[in-house]
Amino acid sequence: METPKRRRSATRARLLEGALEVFAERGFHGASVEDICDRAGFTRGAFYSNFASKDELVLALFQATTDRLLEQIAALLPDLANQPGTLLDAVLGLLDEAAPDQRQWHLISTEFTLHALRHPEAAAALNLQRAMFRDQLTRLVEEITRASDLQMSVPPQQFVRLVIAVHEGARAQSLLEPDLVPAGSLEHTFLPLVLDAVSSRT
Amino acid sequence: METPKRRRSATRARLLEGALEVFAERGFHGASVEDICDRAGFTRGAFYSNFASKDELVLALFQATTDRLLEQIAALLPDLANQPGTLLDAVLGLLDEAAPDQRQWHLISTEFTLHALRHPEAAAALNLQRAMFRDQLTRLVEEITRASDLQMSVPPQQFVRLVIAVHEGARAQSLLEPDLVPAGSLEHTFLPLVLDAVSSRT
DNA sequence: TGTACATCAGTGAACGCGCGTTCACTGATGTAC
DNA sequence: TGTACATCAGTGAACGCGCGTTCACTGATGTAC
Repeated sequence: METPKRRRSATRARLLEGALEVFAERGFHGASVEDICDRAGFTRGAFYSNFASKDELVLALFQATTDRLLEQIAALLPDLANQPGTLLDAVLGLLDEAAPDQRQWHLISTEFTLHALRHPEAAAALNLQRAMFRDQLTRLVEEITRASDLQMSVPPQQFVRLVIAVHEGARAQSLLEPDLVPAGSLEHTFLPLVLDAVSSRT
Repeated sequence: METPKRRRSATRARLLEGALEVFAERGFHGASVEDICDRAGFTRGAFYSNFASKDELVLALFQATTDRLLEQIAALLPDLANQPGTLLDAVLGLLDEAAPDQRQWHLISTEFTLHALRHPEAAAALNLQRAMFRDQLTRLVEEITRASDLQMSVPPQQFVRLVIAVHEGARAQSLLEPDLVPAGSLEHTFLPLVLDAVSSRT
């Protein structure tokens, strides 16, 4: 059943996939439309038959990547919430598993963050995505604390913000010096201490 | 005494200054050589009389900015180490005061970090700079812990890495949502807990 | 002190390449009879 | 089932602009006599 509409959306998907790879390799500005089309196996004409401009592609790519990330989180949530193990294992596991390729995701999301810091419309979209992401993490934290009769002395949202900050900051260090900072090492060394300090059994 | 050499280095300095501003506004790729020259009040010819290429400028800019940052730290160190106040006040104060314009510094250093993640030579230079930066912070931590008879259960370098990770991760959040995350709030909420957990009086 | 010459920092016009975007087209697929 | 026509996703050549880089030059400053 290769209806034209299906083919068309398949083309869009392949272009987005190619864009993701090429952007990760060379950055938004470093990647040419031709690079992306080559990667996807199309000509530039096909590109402009599917996207109005390179800018529109960037937005579409961000949306698509974000949607997939949120889907993946939603799929992981129930498992993690019910599995045995500590709160932090669940939260950190989610952060790792939601984005399988840490390097690629770091490059893309960091570059989009820089873009957002210069363009308010982009910032609005990014903040919305990050808020949904945080909400999911917060929900996970709340479920697990409730299930294990824990009480936290700071708002869960605040704690989630910290975990994200540490995770993103540590990820940059791990990617720059993989040998000196194994992925996850900073999180696993220090976050248990924080959790311990802010939580108490009821 | 306007000797030619002085004039020349003044021209270089003004071009670097202009580049810093324009890069912060539009990013490395988004900023044209002409933008930079306009900002500095020169023509493009002057630019190529002082720099071999745009790439060389980026490196020179990074070096100059790094040098200034390290100088500023060196100047602050003695004061902070001797002033009354907690260890964390000193460390966080250093991070804030070393780079007066947090937004500009964040944009520049983050973009250079992305660049480094794609180009090993740039990564080497960046890692060297970051190592010197961490060493200064570590020295500060060691001096203060010694002066106040504190003992830490983790290596000071590791603790410094955490502080930097939190600081950089939190800074991104503060710049994206200044109202929701006041600058320094995450650091000041959580880092004291960590310090408390890893240190003990002797 | 004044003149002739040398140096060279900075000018600004010109070059040319890469890249985003356009557009007339083709040929495969779907529809009408 | 076969034929004629319509649609339209994707092609690929062409356009033109922006930008990095070059280069012949100018005029201010420094040096020699």
